Amino acid sequence: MSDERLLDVNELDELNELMKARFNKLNELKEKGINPFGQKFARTHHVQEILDNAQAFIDSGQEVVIAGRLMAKRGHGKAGFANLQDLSGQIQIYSRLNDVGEEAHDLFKKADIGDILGVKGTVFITQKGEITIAVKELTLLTKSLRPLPEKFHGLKDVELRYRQRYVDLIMNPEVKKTFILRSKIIQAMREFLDKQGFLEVETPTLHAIAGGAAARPFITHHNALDIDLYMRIALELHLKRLIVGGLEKVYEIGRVFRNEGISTKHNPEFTMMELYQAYADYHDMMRITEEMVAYIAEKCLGTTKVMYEGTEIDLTPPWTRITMVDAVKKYAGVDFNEIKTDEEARNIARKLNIAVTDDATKGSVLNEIFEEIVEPNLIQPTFVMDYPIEVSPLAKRIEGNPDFTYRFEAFVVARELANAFSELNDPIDQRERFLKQVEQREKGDDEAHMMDEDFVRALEYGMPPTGGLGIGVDRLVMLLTDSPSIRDVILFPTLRPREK
RNA sequence: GAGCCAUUAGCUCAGUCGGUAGAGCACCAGACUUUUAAUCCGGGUGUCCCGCGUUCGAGUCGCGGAUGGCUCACCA
Repeated sequence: MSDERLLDVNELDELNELMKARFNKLNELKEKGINPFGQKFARTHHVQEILDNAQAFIDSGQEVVIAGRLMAKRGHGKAGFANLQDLSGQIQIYSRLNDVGEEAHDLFKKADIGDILGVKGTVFITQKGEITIAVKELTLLTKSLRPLPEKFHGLKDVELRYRQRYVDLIMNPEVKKTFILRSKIIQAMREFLDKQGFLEVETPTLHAIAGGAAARPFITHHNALDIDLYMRIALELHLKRLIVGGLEKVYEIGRVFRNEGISTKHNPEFTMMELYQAYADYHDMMRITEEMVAYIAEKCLGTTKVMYEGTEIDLTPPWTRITMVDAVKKYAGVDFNEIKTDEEARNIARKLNIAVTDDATKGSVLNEIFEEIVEPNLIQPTFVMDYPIEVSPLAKRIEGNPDFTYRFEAFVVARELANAFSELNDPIDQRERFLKQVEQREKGDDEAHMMDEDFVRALEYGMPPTGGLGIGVDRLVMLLTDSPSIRDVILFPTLRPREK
């Protein structure tokens, strides 16, 4: 497929001088019969293996073959040093005319920063003490036509870092580290769940009814069926159908989509882990949450004490457990056990300078006060239990206290990390709650749930008592990689497209 | 959606009071056979984000717009 034509550099008016120079070199290479976009290359080692075992390589005089991107070059006429970077790290190479011959040394001298090279050679240590590969053979594997950012400062421009993540990954080792860690975190999560006997499943991303969360969905269209479909906003309702079907312990790690604002904590598409366990309740979900997070931290970081933005967070189980009513009593000084009417609740909220609507109920006011006053205090991992029914349309009511549900959210550094409950399995109650949501929807709340008749039907066949849990994977990764923005843990965060 | 801030060479950044654009890296030419932000010597490569306005004159001042960042709102 290689194109042997030479490019006329004069036709490349729109290119800057740096790129013109590289196109010229590309032409020179083609004229010499060197393919600037080479073939498969058999490596014997990664850079880090050589760095870790340098003395053994030196003693044995063993030849090594590595490949990577040229990141820096220091020429000395008839010799020269360069740094080559592969996935594992960077190593210095040394090309000496007498050792490699004129042709290879010429290739070395003409090589640009950014070119991808294959190197065969032996390991030695320079006078300055740096582990180095003495080049015996040099192969150009890929000519780079665009100049890389400056070697010392790297790529700083945040917008360019997100738009051209490939450059970010080349230039900023900590970015590479973060995304490798992200992969390990998800791997550890799977490992934990698989060990516990959970079955990993895949459910549809295209939904006829977007349910399982309060969020505005994206709408798309299927041409052959000529119907609009929603991109899923949660995994919940399909996974619970599988519990009805008898799969007992299921989980899914998958992308969900919410058509809402973008911030340091929100990306329109993000990754959720949801699991459901038959015959379990929300206490079991708390144990799974704290044990899973601790397992992942231990596995990926070697500790359950992590630093986040300068604060040490201790993820060691058990985590603090407190009911929402007790938390509000503790931090806001208001005892909702003593409050009898909605009006009384609204007046207290207003006294605390929290805006509530005239039809706000006691439960929704409690939730407002919690979010405003309590949440910012929840730095160390905390389970907040027993949410009001108004804000929990899919959770089971507490026996003997029907205004509240067996639901908790886990908070770490004042952010919601997990949301879980003993699942509502009463189809009659579920239908009523959907109807209440539909009412809200008709009043203009386009984040309220839609009626999902098929889900109610599934419950009518009978769903065992079930515990369910959802964890925002991106937020977990932020916590464990000390990343201040969700964009730092998403390879290609959503940005407005640019003209150029 | 609102407020604040940013946008100058490929990259990282200076740019004074409004006087016609600069550094380092990178790049081009030369020297250099153990350097490492290599060094020495010569060379500045530009739609100052875009548009309109003020002005004799705008990178700089004003207005409008674009993109991004942060904060807030929204997001149970």
